[in-house]
Amino acid sequence: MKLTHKVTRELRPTTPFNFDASFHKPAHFQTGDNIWEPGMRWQTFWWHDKNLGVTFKSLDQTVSMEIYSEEKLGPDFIDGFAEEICYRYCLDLDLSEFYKKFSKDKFVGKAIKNLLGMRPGHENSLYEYLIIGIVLQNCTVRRSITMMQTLFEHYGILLEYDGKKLWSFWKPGGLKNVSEDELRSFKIGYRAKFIKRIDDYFNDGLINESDLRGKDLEIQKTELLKLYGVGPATVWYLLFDVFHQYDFFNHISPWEQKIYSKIFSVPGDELIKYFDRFGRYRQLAVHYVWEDLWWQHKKKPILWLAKEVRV
DNA sequence: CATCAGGGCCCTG
DNA sequence: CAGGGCCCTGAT
Repeated sequence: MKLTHKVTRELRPTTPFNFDASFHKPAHFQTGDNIWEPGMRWQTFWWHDKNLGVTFKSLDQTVSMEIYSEEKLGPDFIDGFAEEICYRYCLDLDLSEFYKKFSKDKFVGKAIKNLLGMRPGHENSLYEYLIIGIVLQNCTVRRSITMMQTLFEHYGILLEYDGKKLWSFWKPGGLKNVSEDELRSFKIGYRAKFIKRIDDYFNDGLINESDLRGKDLEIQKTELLKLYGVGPATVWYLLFDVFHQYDFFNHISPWEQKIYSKIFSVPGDELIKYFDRFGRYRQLAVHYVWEDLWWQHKKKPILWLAKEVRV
């Protein structure tokens, strides 16, 4: 699909703002719906029934957003989309209190210094993030990438804009006519059942992302755990990345435990207690340290990390 | 070649 | 609440 219409909007994040660390998370595995280079991000979106190809360009402390579409977009649509972008990337987040409290912390302080102005957040919708969360389960990064790419190639839409070709997610419920067996034929294994059930769940309108955003942590958690295939590991990714909850930390998967344990010099089973010191910013504090580690790794490979992660 | 655990989760007993 | 099974893949 060629996207020929284009509109430009300026986004004004709260300051300080770190473009690269906010629009690119080296800890995430690469998917076919985006490209990043310093100061620039291409990202596809499916939003309100439209396929959009978007570019974000860093302009000092603001961001120039170009939205490419097949048909001309109305002003209300554009406003709504800009608002959504602001939510997903946490562009309005006020980090001053967090910085004030922890910029002198032994571990977090260094990360804050390196990534000053970085936002948490994630580009994908709840439905899309669930698909990613499912393909992450019980396998290594390389396999997750292959599975995600295969799904894009069969059910996604290839968008052509700004000289790039990028995959866009299918709409929630879009797998209605796809059988579990067909999904299985793409070597996603038992996850086929999870994806199928989750897609049905959205298709039946049993969950509403924007309603859920307004609820408190416990309700969100309960609702998310109702989804077939979402357990304790996946739910906290969702709560943090999609629902922007920072004040909780009750589960760390084994592989992450090893890594955190090394960074913070704390035994794996004492980490959750250790993170209490970060109070209501505990997820954010760890996110800073985590991302800092991955940025370091990107600049200069960290051997023990590479070994732990096995790409 | 066979065996096994892995960036979980569901289900059973 | 512990533990087996699940799809595949790569390590051993």
